[in-house]
Amino acid sequence: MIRDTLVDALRAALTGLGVDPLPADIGIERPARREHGDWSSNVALVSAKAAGRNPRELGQALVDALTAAPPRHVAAVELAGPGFVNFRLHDSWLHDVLDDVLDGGPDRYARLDLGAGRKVNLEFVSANPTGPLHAGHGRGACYGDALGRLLERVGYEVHRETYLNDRGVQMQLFAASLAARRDGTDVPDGGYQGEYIVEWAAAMPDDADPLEWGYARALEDHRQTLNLLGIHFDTWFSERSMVDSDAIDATLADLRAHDVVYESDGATWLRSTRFGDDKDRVLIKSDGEFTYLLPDIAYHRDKHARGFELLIDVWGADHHGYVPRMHAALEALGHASDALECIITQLVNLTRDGEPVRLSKRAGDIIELRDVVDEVGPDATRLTYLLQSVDSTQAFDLAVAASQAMDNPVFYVQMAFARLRSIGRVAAERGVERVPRADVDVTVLTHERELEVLRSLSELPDTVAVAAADRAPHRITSWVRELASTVHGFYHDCYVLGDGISPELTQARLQLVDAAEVGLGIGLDLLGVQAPESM
RNA sequence: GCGCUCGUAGCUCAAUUGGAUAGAGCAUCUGACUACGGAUCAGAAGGUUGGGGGUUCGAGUCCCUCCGAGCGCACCA
Repeated sequence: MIRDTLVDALRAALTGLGVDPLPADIGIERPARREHGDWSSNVALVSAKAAGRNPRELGQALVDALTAAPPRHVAAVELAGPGFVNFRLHDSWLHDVLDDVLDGGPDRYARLDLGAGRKVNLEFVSANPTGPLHAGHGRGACYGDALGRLLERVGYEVHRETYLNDRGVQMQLFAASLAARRDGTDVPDGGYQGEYIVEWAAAMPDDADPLEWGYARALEDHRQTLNLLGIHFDTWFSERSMVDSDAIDATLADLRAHDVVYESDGATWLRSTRFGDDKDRVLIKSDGEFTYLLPDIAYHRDKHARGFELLIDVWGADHHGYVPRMHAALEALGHASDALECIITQLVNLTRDGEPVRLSKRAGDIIELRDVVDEVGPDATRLTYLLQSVDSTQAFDLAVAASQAMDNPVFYVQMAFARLRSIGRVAAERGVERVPRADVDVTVLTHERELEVLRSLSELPDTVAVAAADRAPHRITSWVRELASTVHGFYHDCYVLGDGISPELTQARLQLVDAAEVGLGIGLDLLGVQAPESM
């Protein structure tokens, strides 16, 4: 690829200039501004000091060397600013990109092998089975699934998993709340006040065990709602199963064997401060019950035992304080600290026409995720959740997401794909015969609109790599919007069919349409958003 | 009080991880359809990147310090 060509040329030029040692990384990137060329390197700036030379002097020497023997596709090499080496390329490099995209196709273009088949356990959603999924869960759900798609694309083996906290105090309160509503008595202190409890209790048979019936009812909601979004888990992991299998006792014994457990005030403690936590944590309360922590440690210990090298947990903002103790516990068991990654998704401020809606399961007044999906549709739900980094609070307006207007990016993006498909349909209807790709001359693609599409397509592999490494699916969203923009521009200014378009140009543009479909299809698939034939 | 995540155009957000003159969308204003879907396209305007210091060739990005927001700080989960 062009990147390797340019890096190799720079390395050779540096060696020729006697720069030693060479920098570990020869930086090459797309300049933000087109005037700075197609590709740019800061290597002269980075290595000047070590080489004992002036950056601009070293940069000029590189420019001279590269100009004397220009690498493939390079039209000009220029020195700019404090010492950047800028490459201006012939359009032919983008015609190569077109070939790369079509050679690779949806399956292989922008498919990388950064993961080398490492087994990753990706845990997300993990909502308590004490009520329906709410809109806040949607962010973690869509984020987690998209992250899984990204990691798969870059060569990890991804196992999607969710944890069911199906025993303990909250389940008891949930059951008692259902029973109280059924029997017409008061909901217990700390119980669940939500309207859904009333509805569910009304549907509950008189002879049903409220805990088991309620558990099944909540699970059914979770499965159905996630199905609507096209999200599926390989494993629904039950906390109860660990009690049944003695995994919790085994974990406690393991922790004791690592000498990180002690008794105090009648309780059993984990010495998590030894591993960076700010205080020690209770594992078993003085009344003999587990805290939430011990089963969770057992759960993560189980994941490692199942052969996963990397554990990724996606948690809501209200759990961020929990991260240090989980890391501490796994380190106490002898696992590397980087074998667990906890990703915190910040809150979603759900609004409808600007009016805020509180999300509080305990208080009751919740917006169910199911209702969000019903109102705005699965694609708009997913894309809206994936518009921005999970590091910052999200504003999600239902009215905007549901609208079929220009401020809703999902329509803009899907429309671009539908337009590409419609070109193919119309071409077929008009009896345009496709010439085999090998016989099409794509060098006639020189219109700026055409080149923009190709330039955007050329950025997909790097975008995928960065998005995966940063666990940042929103970068894919940004790229998809960018490509869609170039597609609309192309569509507007470059007719594929019609009077005045030569047969040769039609054929070349049909190749471009194919390539844009491939790229847009890959991007949308990574987000879990449909690529529609028509709208 | 301590910790985590943030603070970028009127609004919602980006910014190739330290690169060049901080970019998009929406909203506003001005334009563009006899052809593949105008649900589109082009242009204009909009900024002391919360304030102040520091590090260096170079800072929205890293360090320090204030200010502000959200979320945590249980023998709850």
